[in-house]
Amino acid sequence: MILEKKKAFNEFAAAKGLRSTRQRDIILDFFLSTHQHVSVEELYLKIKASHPGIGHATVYRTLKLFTEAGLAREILLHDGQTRYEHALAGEHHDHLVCTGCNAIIEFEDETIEKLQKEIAARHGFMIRRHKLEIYGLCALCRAPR
Amino acid sequence: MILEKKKAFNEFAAAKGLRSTRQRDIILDFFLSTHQHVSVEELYLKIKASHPGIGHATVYRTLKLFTEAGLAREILLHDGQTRYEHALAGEHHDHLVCTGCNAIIEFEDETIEKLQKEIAARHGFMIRRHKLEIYGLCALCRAPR
DNA sequence: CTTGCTGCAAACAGTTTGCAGAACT
DNA sequence: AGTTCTGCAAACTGTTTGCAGCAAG
Repeated sequence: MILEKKKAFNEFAAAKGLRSTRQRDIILDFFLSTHQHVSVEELYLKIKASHPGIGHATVYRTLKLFTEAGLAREILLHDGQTRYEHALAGEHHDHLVCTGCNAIIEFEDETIEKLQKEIAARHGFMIRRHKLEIYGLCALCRAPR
Repeated sequence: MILEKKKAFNEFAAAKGLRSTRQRDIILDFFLSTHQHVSVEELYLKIKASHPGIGHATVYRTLKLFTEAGLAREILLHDGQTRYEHALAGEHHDHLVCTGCNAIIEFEDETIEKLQKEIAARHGFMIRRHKLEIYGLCALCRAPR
């Protein structure tokens, strides 16, 4: 699955005439080995620890590329930072975001997806992507110990 | 309905011991008379036209207050600006966002809301708020004339 | 050797904050 | 009078951009 993504990126790069560089490999490795929903800063710091030379801008630029290539997806929560999550063609999930501890729980619901399609159809709208975020308190944060 | 909101804000202000000021009245009037999904900048400029003295910061601060008071709601789209929409207790709707012309179509779907509650319950999660945004092309943008 | 990519620093955009004076109560 | 609120400008944060040098093809 990590290999799939690397392959996907190589194909994208080839198609776009992009070069293969040390930095892009490193960033891709770190991104893939990372938990979901990394912010750019988090990823940058992680990489910097073992590859001090790396620049802020490169991480930003590269994550944009990954997004274009379809293996990452931008998510905007309410914390002022852009985060990226892993994306795999076709797959999709939504988020329960705990405002207490910032935990992010993923879920999928086929029926909701279907309803969205119906709504879009009703408005003559062509869906490209969508996002559903539910904010609240997770089980742990609800029950103060 | 505009009166309701004004009343709601007055109650909130009273409860919090906030003062009633000219600026807050003005900003509330403009906010209420505005189309949905104003960005702070848009609102600021609109107000500035007839009330040149008004400050950027005041608009920001006041919109935060409205949000706390429950009559506005922050929405984050993918354009780097925080927008505010009107909120009325209990009422909720979601958005179809056209990436072609930036139109925003609102919709409501009870079944989706119900499914969300079920999902949350399944995870022991207490919903506070949620947001569903569907990005794509609206009918007009799909059909290049 | 040509061109794209990187790192740095500076630029930017949106938002927040500190503070002195103005305005409520 | 006491305190909150405002306007301004400066500070901040996250992100983007310009550019000289580096590196991939």
